Amino acid sequence: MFPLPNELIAALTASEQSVLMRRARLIELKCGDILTSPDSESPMIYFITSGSVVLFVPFKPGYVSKGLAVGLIGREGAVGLQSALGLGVGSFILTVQSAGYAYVMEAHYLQNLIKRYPGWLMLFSRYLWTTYQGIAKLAAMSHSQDIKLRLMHWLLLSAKRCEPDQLYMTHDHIAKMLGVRRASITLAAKELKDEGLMDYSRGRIRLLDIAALHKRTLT
Amino acid sequence: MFPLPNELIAALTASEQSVLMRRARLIELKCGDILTSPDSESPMIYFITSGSVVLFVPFKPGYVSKGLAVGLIGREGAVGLQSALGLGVGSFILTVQSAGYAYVMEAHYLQNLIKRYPGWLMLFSRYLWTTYQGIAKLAAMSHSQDIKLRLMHWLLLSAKRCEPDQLYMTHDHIAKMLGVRRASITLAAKELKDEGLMDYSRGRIRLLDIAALHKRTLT
DNA sequence: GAAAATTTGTTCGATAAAGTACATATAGAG
DNA sequence: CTCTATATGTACTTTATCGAACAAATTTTC
Repeated sequence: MFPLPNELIAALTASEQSVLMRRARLIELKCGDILTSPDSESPMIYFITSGSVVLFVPFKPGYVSKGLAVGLIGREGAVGLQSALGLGVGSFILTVQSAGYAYVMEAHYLQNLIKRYPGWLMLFSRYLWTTYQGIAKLAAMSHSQDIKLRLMHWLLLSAKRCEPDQLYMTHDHIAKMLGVRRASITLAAKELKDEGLMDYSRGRIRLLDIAALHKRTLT
Repeated sequence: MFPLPNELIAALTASEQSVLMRRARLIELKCGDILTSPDSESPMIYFITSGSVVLFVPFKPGYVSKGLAVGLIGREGAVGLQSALGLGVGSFILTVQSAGYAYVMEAHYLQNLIKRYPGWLMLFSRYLWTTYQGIAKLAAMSHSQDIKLRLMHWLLLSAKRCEPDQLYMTHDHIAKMLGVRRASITLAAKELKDEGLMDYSRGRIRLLDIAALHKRTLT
């Protein structure tokens, strides 16, 4: 019906999709964009179709430059769904990690539709729970003292949401996501490069052996 | 209608409550009990009325002794709700931190009721989102290098769910929750004791200045 | 009341990461 | 083709935590 690579939307019936899309706009997500507006009058919901968006928790409220990434959303999901439940964005900052596209609509619109289609709430709640699990896992991971391990994990998370092996992010960006020094990332990345698991240069990363990376992060 | 200190249940109408409670059993939660049964045939849902339950993520799947606590549920909530959405428990281990009571019922029963009362799903989804936020915050906190700060935070979290200033847990237990050495907790706790913020002895903890603790964890 | 179990106090060297700083390399703009 | 901005390489000191061990204190058990 529509060109709809978003997986949540794809789970709806064709007629439901057309209702949902009636008020949706396709927008471009540029790397570094901040989707959050904590006190927005008209909160928005983004169904990601490509690229990825980071759930970032600042260590001090509102303080953007230091914090921890607790989740990464791609075409399998959406951000801002809680505002369709009548809730605020909370303490998250949502930033675009990889450029892409998203269907965006006003939370109010979806909030009303949910009343009409009870099944949607079930769909969204299930999705909420899976990301919930993801956050918990990432939290446990983040507590590991081994930055190299965490780097691998983040690369794999990111890769899953883009071309399978090409990533565009700098050491500095990764460092902010993991809440560590840029120098630590450079160090860990260099080791992975020497081991032949990845290659990189000025913000362009290639994963050379995804299977091996998976294996080592499972430990 | 019932003696129902659980806040989720309290949010339902009296008639809804009586339907829900028809299949609920009041059980005792003993400190250390493990509520999880990952592959259970008949998953259960626990509405906590007193005491507290920890959401614990083991560093290695199934490996109970080392991990990280990512959430703490008390009478404001429930655990196992996701199984009313038809989902598994995932990688969490649910253990009782403070003894108390809970209403427990089979997930199937609630799952069927949700179809009949669509409003419940909204209630539960909202609750899910708030704990979601809590987990994210705890994750960010857990990444801090300052164990003393994390100790204060955990004590406050725990205190909110019990008598306001009396807690029953050993340094060893706290250490497991925060994923650090027991010795580190003893050290941090002693400092807090010296500063007059708390007192403790063999598993009995008293918070002497909750306001000051709050102030210092906000930093 | 003596023995066992549990909880807390304390120490030591090893290690990983923090913070900070500066040098080098590469891409893009003019 | 040079200049400038950005990205990566590397070094050094300081600090907090880890892992492991053992001592001391208090409660429980018999």
